[in-house]
Amino acid sequence: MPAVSDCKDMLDSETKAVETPEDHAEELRLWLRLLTCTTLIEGEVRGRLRQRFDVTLPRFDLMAQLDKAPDGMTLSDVSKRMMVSNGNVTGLVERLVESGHLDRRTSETDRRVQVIRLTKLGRAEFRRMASEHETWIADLFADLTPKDVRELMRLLAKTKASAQKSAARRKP
Amino acid sequence: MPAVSDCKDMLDSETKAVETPEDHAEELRLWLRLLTCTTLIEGEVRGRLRQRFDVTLPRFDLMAQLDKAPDGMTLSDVSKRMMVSNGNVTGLVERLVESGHLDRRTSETDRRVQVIRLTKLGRAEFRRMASEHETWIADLFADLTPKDVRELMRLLAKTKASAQKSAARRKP
DNA sequence: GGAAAACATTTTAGGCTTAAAATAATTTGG
DNA sequence: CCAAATTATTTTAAGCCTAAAATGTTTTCC
Repeated sequence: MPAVSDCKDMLDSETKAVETPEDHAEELRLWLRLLTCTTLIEGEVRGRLRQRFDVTLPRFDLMAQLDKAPDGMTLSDVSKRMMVSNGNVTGLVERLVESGHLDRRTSETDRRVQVIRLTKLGRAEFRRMASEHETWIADLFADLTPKDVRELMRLLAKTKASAQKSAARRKP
Repeated sequence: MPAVSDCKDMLDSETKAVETPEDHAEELRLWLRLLTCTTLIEGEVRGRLRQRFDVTLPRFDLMAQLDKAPDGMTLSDVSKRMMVSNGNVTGLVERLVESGHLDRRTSETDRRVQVIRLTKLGRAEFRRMASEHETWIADLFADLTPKDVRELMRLLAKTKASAQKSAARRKP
């Protein structure tokens, strides 16, 4: 049963709008559940990548970005796509170049820019891992019906848009 | 329109069940979208906590767990709840004890066990941060209707159960 | 043209995170 | 009882990650 004041705003004795301390417990629970799901799946994927291929999740993610860009990407692009800091990408790339998975060169038209690509080895290894990775994801989501998946996609798109709007409000 | 083979298994010319390389692109896209949402919101919350209260997200999360347990928790409990490694909790606790937010003592009935609690200061600071934190979350999810929230809660519960089942299959 | 602003990247300092090994305490099964 | 197994925690080594400052390059705009 609803509590006494179930409305968004109240009118006080002088008929002036008053901010009610609103209850956002549901949104909070939703956020925690979202975080739990992601942490759970991420941990599982991380563990399988390590055990099966001895590779870390961030390296896999970086290679996944590059696999979609045959002509390479700049570090900034990668950083935006992966939603991590520039400095973070610098370090990841360094290690993947060292291990022979990535190729890095300075752009000829703008000497500030570094362009990175998968090497032949990098692409081959990534493809091998990615196909197994896909089956893990399928297994992790196995109990969802196609309708569940569609519905989640829709609601998460809405969530993403809402969060982006909120983030933009903070730093315009 | 569906491709030629839209079924889960095929019967080959000798009427034997054959594994078709299935297409799990939808689940993959769902996973990436889930990850994007979480990363986006997490980054926003992390930034606000830092700017507004000069506190890190993991410290806030740890305090949140303890706020719900007035009698304290063991490190193992905390580690399970937060879904992070034991060693990670050891370090976090160390820093929060140092700063005066946490109280740590060895259990009297089992000398292996460490019990931690919020100090008066820790609880006061957490409550102050938590109430503002709740408004950030509400704002981040502001465009979702109550129905969207309910539906997401339901689908994420299903997702969590599915992932847990899959994780259990791997390491029984 | 050249100073100032903008941009891409790297460096730095500090904190977070994990997996695995080590340590210490308790429980279990002969 | 006590050796072996289990449990809770800490330590270790390596990598990830961020924000902020520093560096080098290009663009803007007077």
